[in-house]
Amino acid sequence: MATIYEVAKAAGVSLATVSRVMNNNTPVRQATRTKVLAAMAELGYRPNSIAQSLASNCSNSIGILVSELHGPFYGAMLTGIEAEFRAAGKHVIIAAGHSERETEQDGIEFLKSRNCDALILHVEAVSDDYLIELAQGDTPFVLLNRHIDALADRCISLNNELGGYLATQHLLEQGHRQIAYIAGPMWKTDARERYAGHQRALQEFHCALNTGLFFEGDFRETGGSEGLQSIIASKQPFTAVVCANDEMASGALTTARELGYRVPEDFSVVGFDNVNFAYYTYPKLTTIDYPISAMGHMAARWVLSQVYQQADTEVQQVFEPYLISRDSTHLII
Amino acid sequence: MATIYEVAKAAGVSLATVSRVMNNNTPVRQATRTKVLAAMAELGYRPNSIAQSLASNCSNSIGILVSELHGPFYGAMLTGIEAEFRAAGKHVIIAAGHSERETEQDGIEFLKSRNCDALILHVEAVSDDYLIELAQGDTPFVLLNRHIDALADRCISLNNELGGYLATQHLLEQGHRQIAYIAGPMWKTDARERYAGHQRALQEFHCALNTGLFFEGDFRETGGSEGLQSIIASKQPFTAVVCANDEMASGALTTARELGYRVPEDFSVVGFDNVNFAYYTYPKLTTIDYPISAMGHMAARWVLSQVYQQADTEVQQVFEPYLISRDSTHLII
DNA sequence: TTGTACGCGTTATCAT
DNA sequence: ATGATAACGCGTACAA
Repeated sequence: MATIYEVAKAAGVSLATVSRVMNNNTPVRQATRTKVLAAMAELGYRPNSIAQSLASNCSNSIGILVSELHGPFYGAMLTGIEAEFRAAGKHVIIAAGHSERETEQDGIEFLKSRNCDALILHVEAVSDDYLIELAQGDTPFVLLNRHIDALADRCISLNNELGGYLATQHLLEQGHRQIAYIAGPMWKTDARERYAGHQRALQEFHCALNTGLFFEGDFRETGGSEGLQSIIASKQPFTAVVCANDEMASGALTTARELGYRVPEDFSVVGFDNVNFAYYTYPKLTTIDYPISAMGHMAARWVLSQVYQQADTEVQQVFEPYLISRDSTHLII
Repeated sequence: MATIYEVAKAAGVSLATVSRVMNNNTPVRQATRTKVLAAMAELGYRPNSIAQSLASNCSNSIGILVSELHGPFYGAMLTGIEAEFRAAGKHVIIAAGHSERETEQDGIEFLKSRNCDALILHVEAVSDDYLIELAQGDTPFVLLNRHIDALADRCISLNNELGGYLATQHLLEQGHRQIAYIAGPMWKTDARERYAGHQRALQEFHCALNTGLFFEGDFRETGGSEGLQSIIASKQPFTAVVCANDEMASGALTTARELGYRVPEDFSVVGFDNVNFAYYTYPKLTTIDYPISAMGHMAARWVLSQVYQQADTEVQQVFEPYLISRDSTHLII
């Protein structure tokens, strides 16, 4: 690969001049610029961005850490982020944290060691204190889907409690009073918040919480299947099931059918996230919209404005979810 | 951030020695090693991997280019790749090509300029010639889901033609003779190959191809919906629909239901890929298994063995798909 | 407007 | 076993 030095020699100028036409920050005579450009083209020169990073201490790349690379949720998030940065000429380095503390920390260290100019983190297992300490360092970062008071200005999050509230409120307004709940892993903040919203709605309607109708799932289809089976096995009557995300709702729908139940005639089901496939389940899933793609865009804009002084856009930090009513929920007679 | 130089000073040794204990490739006296390690710990030293890359011309990072970051297909692929590399201590830089020639080429250039030791490419829009030329360069790469004769040894692909054949053969064996086909974008190789397999099965069963029952979709849910509507509008009788992937099959199932058709009683539907949600559609989707995660693993192993001389595993280059029969297809009476 | 020279944080090749 | 010292490819004062 040709270096800047060879280009300089071919163009009959110095290294510095070549560097200048590349970054065009310093005036260069038109004639010289043309010569250099020609030499670059001829040699098929491509700047070595590693060397650029080392010299300039700016890599034009942003590190992203998510829990998983697959799944409808993270996929939409990554796409939102990548689209925004590509348009700005920045690039993206991605690592997976797998919801494990050590893996998440490793990932962050790796991203920092790659000279990322900023980090976008969707971390679940790492402690608040760790992140507060991380904020002392000199790599700026935003937190996605997590709220920490001490770091409020770098958090972009959804009001999960409200979402949980809306889901259950919808059922209560439809006349349901015996409502089962399939939660996410309760060590995860968003799982707890969504459940808290569920409880608030129940209280507001003076409806007692039946802990026999509670199941802690894993945010995956299998969790929804197991949850529904467990709830049915408990013999407690229920007319609706709230699932803490759409994957579990999908699993619950499938298992309900296998067991001979009809949704929503026998019981209603509501999900959370409004991922792509929620429109294609049978019946179409009533769910809570999580504007994850928009939030990815927003995180990227935060970086663009705070770190690169680009982007004039206002950064919205807390997003409000809303209910999408489809066919899996039903008025109770 | 502490540098190797400060560590050296703190430990009372030279740079070179510090470097040696880090890479432990040259013998270092135990006492010295301990001193250096202590100094590193005390200063919270983290090597700057950008500088390491520049000096060693090896970044321990692999560039991945996929068409999209979302969707069940790419997600599974990325996860397979990332898992393999993480276990080997390598890291991954990901870019999206969006199935557009220019974006794909940009992505490749970016990845090369980041000093990636190797590339894993899932490219659809760039030409064979471009890739053959790229192979002259000094960044090794594997091609995923693409076969080019001149680059056969760096291709890891699925026998798409066979998959297309199996899908249609299954229907023919069930007695279907009027079979509609919703294809992917026909400029994509895998879409064409799958369709070719469909045609071969038809021929083998002496069943005429009815081009009125053909629709070119977009590999997304909407394509399946539009395809089914178009086929129904054509007024041609049919008893089965082959969809070139599961997303389109899912769209077709939903639209069928909306229009009052029952699957598989009124007509059968078969998909392709066996993505995660194919088990959770209603009815459960008969489909062709695409071992995409395994192929991601394999691509990673190719890199590990060819580029890093690690991994003793045999590299399997062509994968064979097989049929997974579920509830969306039906014997014809 | 252009060139010189130094620095970025490592690795690697020599000596010692 | 360890220590100087030259790369690696580029950015950038500073000087001209």
